Amino acid sequence: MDIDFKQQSAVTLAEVAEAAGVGESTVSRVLRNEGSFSHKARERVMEAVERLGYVPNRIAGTLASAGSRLVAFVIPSLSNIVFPDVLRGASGVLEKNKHQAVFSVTDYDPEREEALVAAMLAWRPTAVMLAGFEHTEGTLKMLRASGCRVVEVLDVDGTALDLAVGFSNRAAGRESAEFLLKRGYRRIGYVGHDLDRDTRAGKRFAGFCETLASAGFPLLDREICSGASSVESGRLGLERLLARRANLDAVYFSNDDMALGGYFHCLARGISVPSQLAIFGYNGLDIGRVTPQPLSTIRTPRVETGQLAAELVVTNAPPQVVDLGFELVEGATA
Amino acid sequence: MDIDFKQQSAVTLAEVAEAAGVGESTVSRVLRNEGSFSHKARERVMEAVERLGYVPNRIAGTLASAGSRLVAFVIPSLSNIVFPDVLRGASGVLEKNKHQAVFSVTDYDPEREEALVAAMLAWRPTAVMLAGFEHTEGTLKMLRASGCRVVEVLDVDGTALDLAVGFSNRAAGRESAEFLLKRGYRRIGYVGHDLDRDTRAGKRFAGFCETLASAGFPLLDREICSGASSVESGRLGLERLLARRANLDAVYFSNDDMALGGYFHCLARGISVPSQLAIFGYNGLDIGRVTPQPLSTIRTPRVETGQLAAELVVTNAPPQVVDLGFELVEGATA
DNA sequence: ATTTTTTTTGGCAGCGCTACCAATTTTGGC
DNA sequence: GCCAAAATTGGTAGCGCTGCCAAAAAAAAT
Repeated sequence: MDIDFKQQSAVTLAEVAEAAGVGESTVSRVLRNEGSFSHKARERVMEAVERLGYVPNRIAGTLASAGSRLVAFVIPSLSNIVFPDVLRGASGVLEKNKHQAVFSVTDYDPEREEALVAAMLAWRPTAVMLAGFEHTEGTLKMLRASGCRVVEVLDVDGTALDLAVGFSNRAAGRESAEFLLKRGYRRIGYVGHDLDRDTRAGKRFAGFCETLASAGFPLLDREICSGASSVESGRLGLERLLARRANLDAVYFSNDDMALGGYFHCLARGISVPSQLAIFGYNGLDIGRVTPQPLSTIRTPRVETGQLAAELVVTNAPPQVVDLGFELVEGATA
Repeated sequence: MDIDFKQQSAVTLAEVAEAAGVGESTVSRVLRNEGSFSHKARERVMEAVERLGYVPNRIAGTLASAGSRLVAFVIPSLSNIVFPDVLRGASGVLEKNKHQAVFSVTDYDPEREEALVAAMLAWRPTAVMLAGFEHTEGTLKMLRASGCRVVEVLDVDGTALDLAVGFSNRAAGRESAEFLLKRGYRRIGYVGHDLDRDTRAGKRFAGFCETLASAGFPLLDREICSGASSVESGRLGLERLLARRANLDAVYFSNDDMALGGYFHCLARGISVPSQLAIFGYNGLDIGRVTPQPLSTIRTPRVETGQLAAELVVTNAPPQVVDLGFELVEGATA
C-alpha cells in the first residue's frame, strides 16, 4: 500500500475568508495588520485562522507584492566557526526584522559561488551576502543586474559592489608582523592553508611578509597545508616546518585553528612557548583565551560583522564600506 | 557590452519568449529540460536567456507548480560547531538535489522554536529539520497539519513525528559512565551547562547518573554553568567544582567544549591528567584529537546525520528512525 | 432628516510561472 | 504520395496572495 507523502492541500486565505464570512481583502489586511478593519472583523478572522490552522503562504504573498524578505548567504565554508559566527550575528537581526536567511556553501570555489549565486537570485532575495571581494566576472555581472542589495563581508581591501562590512586583512597581517618584530623575533616562519582559495588569508600573508621584508627580516620559510584549515593541519604543518628549519623563533599561522595546532605541538614536544618558539594566530577564537597560555592573536568582530551587515540591509542603507577594525590580543604565546 | 539601465531585474519568462520568438511554454520547457522541444528551439531560447541575463523566478515557479525545494532548519544554536556540522552535511546533499536551505536559530527556546517553525512553514518547505524530540504542543500541531516532511535530528530517544536521524544520548551517557567505572574511577563529578534547555545534554546526564548509581558509585557532585556551553565556562566550572570537592578522580563534561576548558584548567594548574583527575567529554571535536593528550570522548556522526537527513528528505523516504550510533574514543584524558 | 466625511469592505486584476490541452508540424510506414 | 503516429509548439487557466478601486456602511456635521 503506498502512502502519499505529498503536501496536504493547505488552508488558503480564501477559505479563511469564507469561514469568517468576510472578504479576502479583509483577511489579508487583518493578518498583515495594515489598512483599516473593524474590531469585529479582526475577531472573526482570527477565530477562523485559529480554527482552520491557517498558515499564510509567503510564496504567494511575495509574488503578489514585492520583496521576499529573504537574505541569501553564499559562504565559503561551515567547517570552522568564522562563518557560523557571521550567520549568528546576522540571524538575530534578520529575525527581529521578519527576514529569513537562506544559505549555501561554496567550499571556497569561485565557480561554485557563481552557480550558487544564480540559484539564490532565483528566490529574488532582498540581499545577497558574500565573503570578500573576489568573485568571478559572471557573479559580479549577475549581482549587478539583479537589483538586489549585495553585502561583501569580512574584508575591506578591495572594491565593493554595494555594501561591505569587515576589516582589513592586509592590515591585520602587517600588525601581526609589527608585533612580532617589536617583541624581538627575527627568524620568522609561516604555516597556512590554501592561500589561493582563501583570498583573505592570502591578504594577511601578503601584509605580513611585506612588513617583515621592509624591516629587513624577511620570512624565512613557510609551510602550506592543502585542504581546509584545521587544528590538525596546523600541528602537522608546524612539525614539518620545524623539521626543515629548527632555528625559527616565531611562527605566524593563517588562523587560530592552525595556531592552536601549532601550540599543542609545542606543548606535546616540550618546546617552550614563547621562549623557544612564539606562536601567533588570527581570529581570536574563544578557545584561545582559555588555553594554559592565552593565544597571541588578532581578534575579529565576526558576530558584529554579521549584525551590522544585516542591519544595513534591513534599513536599506546607502552603499558604503564599513571597517569594523580588529584588536590585537597580546596573549602569552608571543 | 551590456548596457545597464535600471537595477531592477525585471526580465521575465515572457520577455525571453518574445525575444526568442517562441512561446512561453517552450521557454519553460527548455529551461527545466522537461517535456519535448527541438534543438533549434533550445538554441534560440538559450541565446535569449544569455543575452537578456534572465534569471528564473522560483517564487513564481513554486507557486505555479508544487514543492518549493526549500528545506527549513530550525536549530538551537550556531555557537558551537555541532549544528554547523549538521548543516554542512545536509547542505552538500541538498545542493546536489537542487534544494535550498533556509534556517533560523531558536537559542534553545521552545517558544521561539514555535514562532520560527510557523515562519518557516509560510515558505511551504519540502521539509523542516529540528533538533531532538522536545517541542511545544503548538509546534507539533503545526508540523502535523503542514503536511511537509519533518526530520528530527541528533537524538533517537523519544517519539519521532516522521523522520529522525541521530543517536542515543542516553546510551552515550551510559557508555561514558561505564568507561570511567571500568577504568577504576569512583569519585566522579559533572560539569555542564543548562540541562533544561539542552534536553539532549540532559539525557546524557541522566544516562550517566543512572549507570553510576546502579554500579554503587553515584555522582558525587555537579556544577551547572548558566548560559551556553563554552570552553571558558568548562574551565570555570571545573575550578568551582574542585574548590568544593578536591577529591574527585574523574569529571564528566556535557560536551567537548566544556571538557577542553577543564583540561586546560588542569594543564594550567599542574593537575596531572588522568592520574590525578580524569576528563571525559562528548562530541568528538577535531581539536580534541590534537591536544597534547587526546581527549577521551564520544564521537558523534554530525555531518553524516545532516547528510542522511537530507537524503531521506530528497528521496521522500517513508517515516523511520535511523540510529547512526556513536563511537567511544578512549583518548588519553581518562 | 439630510448631506458630508470617514471608515470599512469586497471584487478583481495581476505577480511570473507551470500544467494542461489542443493545434501544428514532422516523421515514418506502406 | 498519403495517412497515421509522434514530436513539437503555443494559448490559457490557474497557483494564493496583495494592491487598487469603488461601493457600502458608519460617523460626523449640518
